Amino acid sequence: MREHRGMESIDTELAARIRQDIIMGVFEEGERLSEARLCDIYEVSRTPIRLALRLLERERIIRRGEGRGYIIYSPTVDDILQAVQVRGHLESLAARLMAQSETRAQSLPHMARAIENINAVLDAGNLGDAARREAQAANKIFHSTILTACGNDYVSFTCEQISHLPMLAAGSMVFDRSTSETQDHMERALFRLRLGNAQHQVIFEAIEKGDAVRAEGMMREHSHTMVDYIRTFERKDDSLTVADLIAYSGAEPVTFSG
Amino acid sequence: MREHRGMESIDTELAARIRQDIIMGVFEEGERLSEARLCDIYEVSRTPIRLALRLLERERIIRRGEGRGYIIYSPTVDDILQAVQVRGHLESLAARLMAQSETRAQSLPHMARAIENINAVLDAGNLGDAARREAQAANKIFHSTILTACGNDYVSFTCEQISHLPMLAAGSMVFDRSTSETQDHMERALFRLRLGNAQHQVIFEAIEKGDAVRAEGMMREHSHTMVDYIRTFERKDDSLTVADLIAYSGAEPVTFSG
DNA sequence: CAGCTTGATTTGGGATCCCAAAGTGATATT
DNA sequence: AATATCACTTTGGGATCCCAAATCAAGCTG
Repeated sequence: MREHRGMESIDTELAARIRQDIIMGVFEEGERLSEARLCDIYEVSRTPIRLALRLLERERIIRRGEGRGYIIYSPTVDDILQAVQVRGHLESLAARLMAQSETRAQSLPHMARAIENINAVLDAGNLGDAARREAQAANKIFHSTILTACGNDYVSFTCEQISHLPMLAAGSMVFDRSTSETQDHMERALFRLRLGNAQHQVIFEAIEKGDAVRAEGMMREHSHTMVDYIRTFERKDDSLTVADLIAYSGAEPVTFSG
Repeated sequence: MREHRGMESIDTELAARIRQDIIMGVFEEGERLSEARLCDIYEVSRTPIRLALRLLERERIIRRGEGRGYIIYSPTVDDILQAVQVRGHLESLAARLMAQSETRAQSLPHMARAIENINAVLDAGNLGDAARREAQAANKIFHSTILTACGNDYVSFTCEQISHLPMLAAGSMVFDRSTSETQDHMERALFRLRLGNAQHQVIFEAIEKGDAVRAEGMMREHSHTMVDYIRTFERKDDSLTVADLIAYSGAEPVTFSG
């Protein structure tokens, strides 16, 4: 599997635009998407729209409705849990492979800088929108660096694919954010961020010294932390912290209107 | 993620037909696929053909050529290695999840029967075409049972997706099979099958008694056996044993003309 | 004869057309 | 008034058309 990115399908771009809009909440949750309407919105004909819809269907972002048309998928907490579980498991493989890779040294600086950036946010102590975005971006860099540096293209490709659904969930949850933005939440978010970055540090050191077993084990623990966190939402009627989910999903840091 | 299979996209069917033909070697390795030609062959218009091609592109079975058109991907040994590595890693997750699942009991009989069937082949002692197919089918059942019984739909879906490339490789290698069909090869194939089924037995028992750690660990070892085996082909100029690869890829047992 | 240019043909992307199936609503019948 | 039936509308799947880009080939020029 040589280089793919950059000469992907053209209509992948359209799919990306639609996906982005879905995630950003342009359409209603569970809304029916008719091809004609999408044609109006994106100002293209039905052919490229249909190509894009098939791709989005494979990503589980949209579903086929009963009769005709697609509807936007409404992921359950369990859906997110499953997706994150798979992604985390693959990341532990990536950590092991990168620790065994001989060319890993050149990617280490990116990881180190990501850890530093998160530490800077932690030192500042408060988690405003800017700081949150900063931490998200750094977290994404940390994880995606491992995914690409592991040398197995299937890992990064699959992880990217599987991140779309958590992104959709994060997008639909962002509007509830303000209601749950209490001091208590902020404290807990900071705690999670601190714990997560400590794990980052251990993973970094393990990969640096080529300790594949420790790298994989620690990444697994890091992933379990996230899975356990999401699992709490199956019981409590709490609102998911979007920042974590988005950061974990490895998506680009996007600006939310809310 | 509720039930998907059964109401998939219609043109997924066309994609499956084309994929099957590609794997079966109907087209030349690295051949250019023009849409018009595919229209003639499958007697449909360009629209569904294009939809199918996009899906196959995502499966890495075909690639976009430099200028126009798609070409059939020629996977390297390293490609196969990577795909099998990811699949194996996900299977170890599946084994763990199934061991933790409360409804696992109802799927255990399928696994037990698969192990028995492979043992029957081993007892017979020779590995003719029929016996090989029998072992393949049983192996597929063993693995796919775990994938579906694990309860995480992403695992099975992703594994299925990622199996297409090894299938393509297996298909293109099937023609070399006769040249490498020596007594020595048969001996080794039998040895691998015996080893593999012993691992199956351990995995089965671990899942049965709910020992998630052991189930995952043994599945991991089972997967590493396969990865190590494939890795030998990077050094030696040997020809891959198709039966193992196909069985491991979890594909339907197909009949080869060769 | 080599290299460049230009015209013809292939080919893929997008738009439009046609049709069948499913949804919708109105009307007629009991 | 309730229900069943039928016409009308919506909508998605497939086929065809158009166009632009790219490939190929022949011819022209240095």
